[in-house]
Amino acid sequence: MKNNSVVVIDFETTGLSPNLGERAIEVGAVLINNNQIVDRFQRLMNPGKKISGFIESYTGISNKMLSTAPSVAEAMGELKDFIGDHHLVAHNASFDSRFLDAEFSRIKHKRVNEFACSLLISRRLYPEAPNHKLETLVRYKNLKTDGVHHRALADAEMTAHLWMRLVEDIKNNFHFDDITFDIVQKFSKTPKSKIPEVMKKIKDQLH
DNA sequence: TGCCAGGCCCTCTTTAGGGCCTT
Repeated sequence: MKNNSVVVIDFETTGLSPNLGERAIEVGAVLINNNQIVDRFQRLMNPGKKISGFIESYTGISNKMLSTAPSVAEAMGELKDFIGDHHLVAHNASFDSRFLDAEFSRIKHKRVNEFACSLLISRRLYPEAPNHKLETLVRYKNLKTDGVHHRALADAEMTAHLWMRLVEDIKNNFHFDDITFDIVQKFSKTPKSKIPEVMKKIKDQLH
């Protein structure tokens, strides 16, 4: 894959919607370059409010752990530096991009990075999978995992391995010599029924 | 007071509804 450095990102949060006042409590991110994970970033962050029992048991992150964690603003500043101007990837990117943008706006920063979504790609590429949860896809494709789920860095790493497989499978299934982030992103936004014709058109334009 | 995510995607669709995915 050309221009292939991407940052895969995953948030743990107090809930589902930043519009309802939910906050980030942990972020994990990995940098992929040349089909390898070459850097990792992980921060817990204090959201300034108690998290629910559901979130404590879902993530394994406790109120005690967060009480001594740095502020969200501090962690997001470091995340901004880690992300740089890389393209971004997340599993259900609409979720992570909402929290990223909401927390960035609190530190007066605006994201310019493009997002690609491994969920949208998986639904197009693996319609036969039992479902398209991250955990299921990792098992379905026999991807590398340390068995930890719902922690930010572990989920970001699993998403990274899924991303690398997705890129490889698009490349092989549609007979590309090489493939770019833009092509994968286009794939993720193309209606299923139009994928063959759109991919053919992209290939024709490359020659 | 009472409400409360949001985007994608399929279908018994488009004057809509409901399941999937993320925490």
